[in-house]
Order: sequence, then structure tokens, then C-alpha cells
Amino acid sequence: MLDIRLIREQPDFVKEGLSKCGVAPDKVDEVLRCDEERRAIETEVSELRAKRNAGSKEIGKLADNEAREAFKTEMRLIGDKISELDLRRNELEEIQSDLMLAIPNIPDPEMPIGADDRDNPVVRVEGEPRKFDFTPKPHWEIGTDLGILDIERGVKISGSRFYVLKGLGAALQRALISWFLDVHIQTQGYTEIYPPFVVKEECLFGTAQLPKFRDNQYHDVEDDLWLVPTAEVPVTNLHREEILDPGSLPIKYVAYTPCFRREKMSAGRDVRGIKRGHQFDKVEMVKMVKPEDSREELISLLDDAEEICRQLKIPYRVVEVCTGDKGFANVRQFDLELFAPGQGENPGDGEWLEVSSCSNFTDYQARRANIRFRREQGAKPEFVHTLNGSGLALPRVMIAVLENYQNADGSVTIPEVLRSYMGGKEVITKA
RNA sequence: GGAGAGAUGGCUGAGUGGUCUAAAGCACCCGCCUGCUAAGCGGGAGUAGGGGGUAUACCCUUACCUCGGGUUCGAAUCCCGAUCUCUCCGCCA
Repeated sequence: MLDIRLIREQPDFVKEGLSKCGVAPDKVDEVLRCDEERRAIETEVSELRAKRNAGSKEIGKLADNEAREAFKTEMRLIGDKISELDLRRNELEEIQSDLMLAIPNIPDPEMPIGADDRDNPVVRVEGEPRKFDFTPKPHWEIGTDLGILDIERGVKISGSRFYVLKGLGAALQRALISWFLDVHIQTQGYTEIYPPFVVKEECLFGTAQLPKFRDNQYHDVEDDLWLVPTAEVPVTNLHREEILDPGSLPIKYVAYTPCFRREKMSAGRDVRGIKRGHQFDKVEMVKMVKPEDSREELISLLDDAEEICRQLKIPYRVVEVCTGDKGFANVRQFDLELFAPGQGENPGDGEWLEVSSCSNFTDYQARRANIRFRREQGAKPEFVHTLNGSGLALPRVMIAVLENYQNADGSVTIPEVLRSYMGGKEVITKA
């Protein structure tokens, strides 16, 4: 959520910033109108209450019964007026809150301006795509032939966009998860979190998946719980409604969770293979930092994610996301894309697969989730800045590993960093 | 799932309709004093909103005792509902 004071005091700045990501300026005017009326009523109610509080105190002291009754009647009338104004105030409060929740964060001045993902500049490309002396196959062929990926049975038991990993396929994914976590924990200073995979609704409002992306969430009606679409949700909300003690920042968490998404918006897209499923695994880094540090922390977060790509020895590129394509709550965003030689229009074209998205949310999520900190004992609470980034998303890393490390005979070499996680095995061959 | 108990400030914990403007203690900040590892004394201090203003000061005011309703001139306190926690029983990986 944006700061209402910023909207009040610098409406033109807010409008201009939001226009870069396609938000009409009258959204801001609506908020201002609502805010003004609400404050006027607030003042009136506040004065009436003061009057009643004083009056009620007098009644307690009055001895004369008649005067007492008359006074009571007077106070009752004030009370009625208060209830009436309260109704309108609550109404306005709700309208304003709904409006505020639907306004995205204002892009950082450094965020490139653009209309959609075609305008996202490539910041840099790392590593050379491997030269194949055969036509590289897509992962669904490699995986199916090796007997480690079973798409048909996934669909049989759970429907489209589900698949089953088997044998060394399942082991490879588990190895990746463990190794990702260990890199972040042991060499980058993150603390591991194992959170619940279902959360209460308010958590999704906190990180801003709700209200806008309701259609993409799995919701259990019976207990009113939501399946997490990313570990960002439970982990960021760990400190909701808290004031963190001096010295506790920066906080760096890393968590593995499955992620559940309905993908209604992507119907018909990426239906082949395991690129886009309703359930996928991901390791996610979440940081909470002091406001003045968040710009730099984004760069180091990106580097922490890149470290995985480097060690995997798979070519990747860094893309900066433009204003028209940015996430709802962030001010700046970098995506990491691994090269997958078996993807693309024609066999052997290759394609860049998004495996990470690193974002700075400034105080936007912190304000929604009410996460604050004190600089010193007794200092005024301030909102933290939150950041998060995948490190990394599993299915697409699986695709990249299978396709980059495939051999002419259909086997797949296991990347060196993963071998100790797979019992020393070096190659996946047909079982 | 059944029965019962409970939820008060950063923490502990009193408070059963009106000086609650929430006692007291711990922790915290400032000052004083004493040269014994620290104690004593005095003072201060919550969060959010609104109004004023000489506008980072300061003043006024409202709300907040888990949350939401209700009763009342007036609710931490009484009533209803929800949530959460704990105890016991049952079931269970």
C-alpha cells in the first residue's frame, strides 16, 4: 500500500509515477476525494465524542435526579449522531481501503519504461550456450525416455498441468532443493525457514496477491485457508504486525515450499512439458532491511540468485523488467533466465526460461502487513523494506539441467555440484 | 470431535459499570547521589487517527485491554458471536 500522506501531499508525483505502469490518474483523485470526506467526518465524530465523554462524567457526579435524566437525554442524542456519522465513516474507510489496495507500487526512477515484456532490456548474458553435435531434445522427451518423468500419469491422477517425477528424476529435484538451500544458508548468510504451505487470507493481502490476483489462488472454502502461491507469502508474513527490535535488521530468510497456482490467466500457454504447472517447487529468499539499504540489497539478492546459475554452469541472462511488465507491489525487478537448448519454435533453437524474479518492494508490503522496526530503543517505529527473489524455481531448472546436460545416447550428466547430493552418481541413464 | 479454563501495554500482572487519564513490578531513557562490579532517589516514556500551530518543537482531541456486534448517558468490566491459546478425554501419522 502507498502512504496516504504521499498521495495527499504530492498527488502529481504519484499520478506521474503510476501512469508509467498504466494506472489512470483518476484512481488517485478518487482516493483523495474519499480521504477528504473521511477526515472531515473523523474530526466531527472526534469532537462529538469529546463532548459526550465530558457529559457522561458529569452525570456520574450529579445528585439531582431530574437534571440527571435531562442530561442523559441530551447525551443520548449526541450518541445517535455519532452512530450515524460512524456508519458513513466506516463506509468511506472501506471504500478508501479497497481503492488503496488496488493501487500498485510506484516504479523506481531507474526502472526502464515500457509497455510489456518485449520492452524488458537484457542487462547481461553470462556463459556460452553449449555447441551440440546432435539436435538437442526437449526435456519431455529426455525425461520420458529415461523413465524419470511421467506426464501422462500426472494428468491421470490430477489433471492437466500436473506431472510425476520418478526415480532419479525425483532425486535430481530433491538434490537441487537441498543444494540451493545449502548455498544460501552456508555461504550467503540466510536462515532457513520451513513454513506452513497454507495461510490465512490476511497474509495474501499483506504481500499483495490479494485482492487483485484472487483468480490465481487455490482456496479451501471449508477452513478458509489458501495454498501458498510462493514462499514469499508465509515468510514475509512471519513478522506481520510486529515491531522489530533495534539491531534485528537485516533479516535474511530462505525457504523451500511447493507453490500452487491456478494459472487461469495462462490458459493454453506453455502447456507442453513441465514449464508451467499448477504445483511447482521453489526455493525463495526473503529480506527485510532498513529503508536506506533496500536498493543495494536488491543487487546483492540478485547476485545471490545468480550464484546458483554460475555454479550450475548453465548459460543465463539477467533481464530488467520494465514499468509495463513489473509486479504489482515492487519498484524494481530483475529476472534471471536460464538457457534451455531443447525449447523454442524449432528443434535446437533454444529459449530463455525465467527461473527467478528478484524484487524490491520498499515499504509497500510492510505497510500492508504492518511490519516495522525501531532504529534504537524508544525510537519511533518505521516500516521495513521487503525484498524477495527465487533461488530458484525448480521445474525450469530441471528443464535447463536435462536439456543442457543431455548426451547423444539419451543419458543426462549430473552437474558436478549435485553429485554429492545424489549418492555420488554422475550420469542418469535409462533404468 | 467432547468437556473445561483463559486472552489486559515490550514482558509479568492487578483491575466486576463512573477520578481507569489502566495499579504495581521488570526492562528502557534522562537526571541526581554515592568512587565497591552496582544500588538508591526523582522524573520520563505506548500505538494509530484527526484538529490546531511560531510546523521534526509544542498544544488539543479521539480510538485502542484478542476481534466483531449489543446493552448503557457512560464498558477492560455486563450480554452475544468469532478467533486463538492452554488443560483433560477421544481419535490419529
